[in-house]
Amino acid sequence: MAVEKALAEVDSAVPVPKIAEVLKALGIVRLMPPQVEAIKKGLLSGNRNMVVVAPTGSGKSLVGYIAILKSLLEGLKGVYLVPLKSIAGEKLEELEIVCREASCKACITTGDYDQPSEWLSECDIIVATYERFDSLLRLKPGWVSRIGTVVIDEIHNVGDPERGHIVELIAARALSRGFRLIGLGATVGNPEELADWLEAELVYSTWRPVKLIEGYYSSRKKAIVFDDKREEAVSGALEVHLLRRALEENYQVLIFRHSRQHAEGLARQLALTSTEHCDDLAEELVDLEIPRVEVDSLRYVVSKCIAYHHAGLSLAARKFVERSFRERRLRAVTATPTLAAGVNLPARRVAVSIRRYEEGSMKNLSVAEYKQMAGRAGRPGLDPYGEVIISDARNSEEALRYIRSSPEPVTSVLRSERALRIHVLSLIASEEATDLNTLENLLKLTLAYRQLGEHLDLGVERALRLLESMGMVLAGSKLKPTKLGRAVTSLYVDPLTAWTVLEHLRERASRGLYDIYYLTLIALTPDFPKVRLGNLRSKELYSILEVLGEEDQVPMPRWADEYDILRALKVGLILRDWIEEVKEDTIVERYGVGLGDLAVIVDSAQWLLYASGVICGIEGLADHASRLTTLSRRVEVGVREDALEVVQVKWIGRIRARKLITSGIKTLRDLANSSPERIAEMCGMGIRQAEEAVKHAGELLSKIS
DNA sequence: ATCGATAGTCTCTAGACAGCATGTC
DNA sequence: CTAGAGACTATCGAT
Repeated sequence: MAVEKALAEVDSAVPVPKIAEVLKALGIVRLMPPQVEAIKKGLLSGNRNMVVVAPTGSGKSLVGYIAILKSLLEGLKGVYLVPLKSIAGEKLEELEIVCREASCKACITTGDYDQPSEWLSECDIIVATYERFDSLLRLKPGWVSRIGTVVIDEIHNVGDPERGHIVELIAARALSRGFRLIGLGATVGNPEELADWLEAELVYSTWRPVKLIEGYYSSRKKAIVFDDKREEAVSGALEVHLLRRALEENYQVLIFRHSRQHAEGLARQLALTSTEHCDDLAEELVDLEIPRVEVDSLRYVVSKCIAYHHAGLSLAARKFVERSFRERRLRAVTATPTLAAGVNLPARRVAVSIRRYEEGSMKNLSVAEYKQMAGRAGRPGLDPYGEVIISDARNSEEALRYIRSSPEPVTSVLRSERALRIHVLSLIASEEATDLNTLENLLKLTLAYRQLGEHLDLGVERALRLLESMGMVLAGSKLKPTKLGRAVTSLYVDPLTAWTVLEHLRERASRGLYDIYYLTLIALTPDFPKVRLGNLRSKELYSILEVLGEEDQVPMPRWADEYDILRALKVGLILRDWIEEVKEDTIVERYGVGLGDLAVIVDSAQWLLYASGVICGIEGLADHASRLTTLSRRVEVGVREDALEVVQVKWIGRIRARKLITSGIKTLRDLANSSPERIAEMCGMGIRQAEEAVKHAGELLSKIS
């Protein structure tokens, strides 16, 4: 089954001259084996769906691009779906290059770009995250009917416990609407089942552009044992050895750890032994807009050409590490799995730890997770081969199990209560399912139905009853959404989120409630990301909770366990500090969260406060609605209420807004009537910016009146 | 009484999508 | 069921 053929010339392999021309203009002379096989199996000659399962770097994306080009020739749009916003950015760049040759227009849409959905009507190719496209399908913009091909990249994500169900429903809708589906994925245990589900031709390949040599560290032998029988003696700690070899032989290493603390600790340890110097790189760190707290701790390791990378870091710091590594200035990076899932960042050597703490004890990684990280080894076209080293295998059998066996089969996660209530509501609200029959027919196209059969019906029925009791669906002979149901769907929140908010606010007057009540409430919602209690001692939090809970200043639903409430309270306190204009550094220190975490908390809170405001508005809770909307705006920028006006102005953020207000500039009018020189001095910014700010304040002012 | 080194004990653990209306510091 | 680093604490001894 494996493809092991020579690379094929574009001209002979691509039967559509126009597409062959585009590929050649892109500088592609030869096609890789999975691409050749995809074409042989009808990528360009038919319209059958296709699933391509192959290792990273084997050219899967191009198979997707080719399918999209074919749709464009037929006058239809192409959609390219990815799991992460960062990957979406990467794909857009590639597709823009394709479009330069094929004269088409490529667009990106994710949560933080955003244009009205009709704007996408002019685009030939749309790159989006799964969730974004799911959201668009619910809104049913007119251009949906002009979609020809939907490419689902990283389709093995259907098995992801958190987000897999989104992929599943997108696929089911594509099947029902007759879009051509192209699924691209890493090796999984059940490729045939995936292909069957998607009524697709299967292209299965083990071909890689760079040879991958897998191995493990044996502490008994004090050596790395490679799959090709080679052994490499290790003196001292494995990681130190890896760094030394990398420096000697002039390549880069990537070391995966499963906690941020371990990644950072290891980086510091390596920095102590590193003989390289990157002082100029460490200096650049200061110039970039990387927060001071991070610069303080990154500076030393970076000066030794080492860095760490995890999601607790600010976006700026992460980008810095990624860029420096790609430019080969850093010699070693220690990272948590973010780096394996995110943007393409390969290294000659990769070390992987196969154990992590999960739900109370140490667990072994799945083979799929290991392979994901292993896939980062070897830079196509640059390295002769890549090497992966399992760093903490107990014995050779355990290591070989990871090296030899193929990844686990993917299984549907749609049966979960949460997934079912979300999708049952969204199908009804978008009027894709108007009665039980059409609903069931749609769900029959899911992987869940394939794997569970009739068992799924039970869950669906339960979801329907729940939605009915929450007042989101009218379930008679026809299934109809209520106004609330429609709003919940278009706001893209879990029905339970809306219900939780309403349940707490319906009976309470907004007058007696403190901000902390709302802020904690949205953190209790299933849509809010889980925050760790971290170094904030539970005891400490608990005593705060006792005081606040007593006075009904904090929601304490009976269904939530104490741990959840404490977590929500922590979020509430962080957010309150944030909107009381406490400095970021202080918050980071006080609550033991990273800047990246703070950004996630702020972003999620802002979204959910907004959504809650809209929902309260619909349910006639006007007072709550206006409080929530105000809070959403305050959380977005992190200011007290009196600063909301001036903070709208360009170049004025939370810090400068406060400076202005304490100096008596309290409104847009005050600002518009001030001299730029004075503003510049007050805020400590350049005269240029101050001029623009004053001008902008004037513009905003005239817009209001 | 105070400080400090040392050894034993306790604590803690990855990631990241979504709405809306406009232009970051 | 499986780990390991760093913070924290108890203990003891030197000044």
